[in-house]
Amino acid sequence: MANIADVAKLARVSTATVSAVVNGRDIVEARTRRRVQAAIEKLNYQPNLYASSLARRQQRLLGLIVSDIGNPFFAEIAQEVQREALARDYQLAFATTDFSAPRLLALVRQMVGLRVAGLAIMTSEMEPQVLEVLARHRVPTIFEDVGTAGELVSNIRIDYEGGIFMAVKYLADLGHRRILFVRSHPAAASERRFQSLWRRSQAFLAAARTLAPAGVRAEVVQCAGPGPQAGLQAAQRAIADGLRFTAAVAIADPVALGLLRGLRQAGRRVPEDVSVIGFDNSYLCDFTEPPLTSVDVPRVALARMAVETLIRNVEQQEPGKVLALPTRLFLRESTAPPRPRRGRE
Amino acid sequence: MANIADVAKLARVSTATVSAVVNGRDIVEARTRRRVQAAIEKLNYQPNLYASSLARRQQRLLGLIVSDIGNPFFAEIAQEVQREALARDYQLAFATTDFSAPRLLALVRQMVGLRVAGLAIMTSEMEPQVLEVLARHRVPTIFEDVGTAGELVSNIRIDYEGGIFMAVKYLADLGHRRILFVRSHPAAASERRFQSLWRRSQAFLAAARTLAPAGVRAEVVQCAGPGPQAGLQAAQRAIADGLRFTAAVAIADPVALGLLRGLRQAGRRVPEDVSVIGFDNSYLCDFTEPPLTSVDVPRVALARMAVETLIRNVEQQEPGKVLALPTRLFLRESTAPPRPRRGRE
DNA sequence: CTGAAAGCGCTAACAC
DNA sequence: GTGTTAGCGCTTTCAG
Repeated sequence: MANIADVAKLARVSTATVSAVVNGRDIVEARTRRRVQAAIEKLNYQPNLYASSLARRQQRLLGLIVSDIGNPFFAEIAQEVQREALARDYQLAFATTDFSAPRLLALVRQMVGLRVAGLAIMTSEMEPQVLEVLARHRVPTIFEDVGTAGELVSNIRIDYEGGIFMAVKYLADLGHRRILFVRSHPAAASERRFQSLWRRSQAFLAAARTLAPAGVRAEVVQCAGPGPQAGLQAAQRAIADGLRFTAAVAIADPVALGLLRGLRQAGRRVPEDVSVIGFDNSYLCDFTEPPLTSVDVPRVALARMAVETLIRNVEQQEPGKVLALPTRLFLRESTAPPRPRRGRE
Repeated sequence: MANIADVAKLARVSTATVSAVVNGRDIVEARTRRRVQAAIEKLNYQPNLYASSLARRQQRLLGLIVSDIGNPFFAEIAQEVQREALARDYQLAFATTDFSAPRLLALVRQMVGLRVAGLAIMTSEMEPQVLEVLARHRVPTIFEDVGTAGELVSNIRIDYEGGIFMAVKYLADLGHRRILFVRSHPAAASERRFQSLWRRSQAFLAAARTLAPAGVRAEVVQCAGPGPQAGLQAAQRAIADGLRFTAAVAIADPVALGLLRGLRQAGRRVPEDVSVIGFDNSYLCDFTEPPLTSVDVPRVALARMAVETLIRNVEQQEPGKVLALPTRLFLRESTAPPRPRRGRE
């Protein structure tokens, strides 16, 4: 494969000139440039990115690690981060952990090896060593939730607590007293490492506790996995176990999807018999039956904030920050007051 | 940032030894190895991937380009390709075109610059220059649909025609005569470049023609975009325009989602008033209301096939192939015989 | 405006 | 086993 020297020879110039042409530095005479371009064309020259990355010291490269792009929430974020990065003329190296903490660590190492200028980590799982590696290599990083801000580490803290509280409060105000929380990932729900899921669970329990004086009672089911399948199973289990509830909050929208189906299978209508609230307000919510009330996490803002903060961190050496991102309850048609009790079995 | 020479100096060995240790070649005495590892630890040495990639000639790196990971279909494929590649000890460079043909070309160039060993391109859009670039640089490539097999180019041809025909035939057999096809991307539907969408459209028209003697009549609506929003608008338009149909086939599942909502908004029940068939059989299909009959494209098989073929292409210098991937109709509850005519306005 | 040449950090012969 | 060293292909002073 042709290299810069070949091009230089053919164009009868030096490699420096070729380099200048390739990188669009306009310090080359038009005629020379044309000769070089002709040579490039003829030889199908395509610069070796490794060589050029090696030679330039600094990278306009950001990294993004997410848990799972199967989840539309992460997919949308990834998309938005990519757009934002490209708009600011940064490349994006993208990777997926599949919820594996060891893989997260490996990926972080890899990103360090790629000498990313900054790294955004938006995963459910976490691994203490990650912080160590990042600190050692002084890589500006922004976490969603799972980090703690430091000199080079920013953390976007999403107000799950607020969102969940609003959801539970809203249900309570509608008159619901027995509220089911559907959480996935048994490991996640109990292990601290899966912070975002853990916090949602805790927030639910806290909200229920706060509203206990008003008569609110919490029920919880959990089952494996983050997807609709898991939600469905959870619903089936809840019903089989005879849990009583007139409303349910799902830990994530895909889980809510499964929940909706499970309820329908069991002959419970939504929202007449059971109100349902999801979490994430993903694009699906408008297209479920009925449309799903959901706690909105502002994804676009999140992506923008992440990229902006990271770049400011990198370019202006700004120290890490804690950023707060509000959530809000997005009402649709899956929530309603409970039916009056009479006539209920 | 510490480099290999620093480590070597500290460990009092040569860089070659450090390199051997880092890469796990077991030609190093245990004691030496430990010294080296200690030095690595102390200096937080993390090999520069560009330097090592530059020095090693051959890359265990595959590229994957898709249109849009917002679409769960692509997301699942990306996931599966990644898994498969990692399982075979290849890295994966992943990128997204956002349906932009120029961006596809740029990404292909970038992948060439990364010296990927092979490239999988699974996009709706295409750009003639891409083939030229790939051929010039002799990059083994596998396309989904949009390619034509050649020495280094494989093409996985998904049997859209068969799937669509089965869908239409099935509806006809149920007794439907007026069938609506919802296609998105007006550009896509008419421009050849968006092959996969184009072929689906053509296949529908062909199927309708074939079944015309049986009385089948085709209607078509189209609107902008690949998502549920687009499907919803299309449904609204179809109804506003007074198109008559007792069944509808959507060009992709997300579009079907929107279609379902549009029909419901208009007071048409599914499947009683209108049968609906989606395309892709994505995981959503089990969780729509009602569950969506859909043409299944075997994603896992597709991903495996892509990676396998590519690797065989790369490692065994096997020539490009045309691979066929069957589709099948996955029946769920969104399809039923049309209601008897009487009582219809 | 252009060229010569010194790296960037790592790998892989090849020698010891 | 371990060290020496010549590249890998590009960028970037610094002269001219």
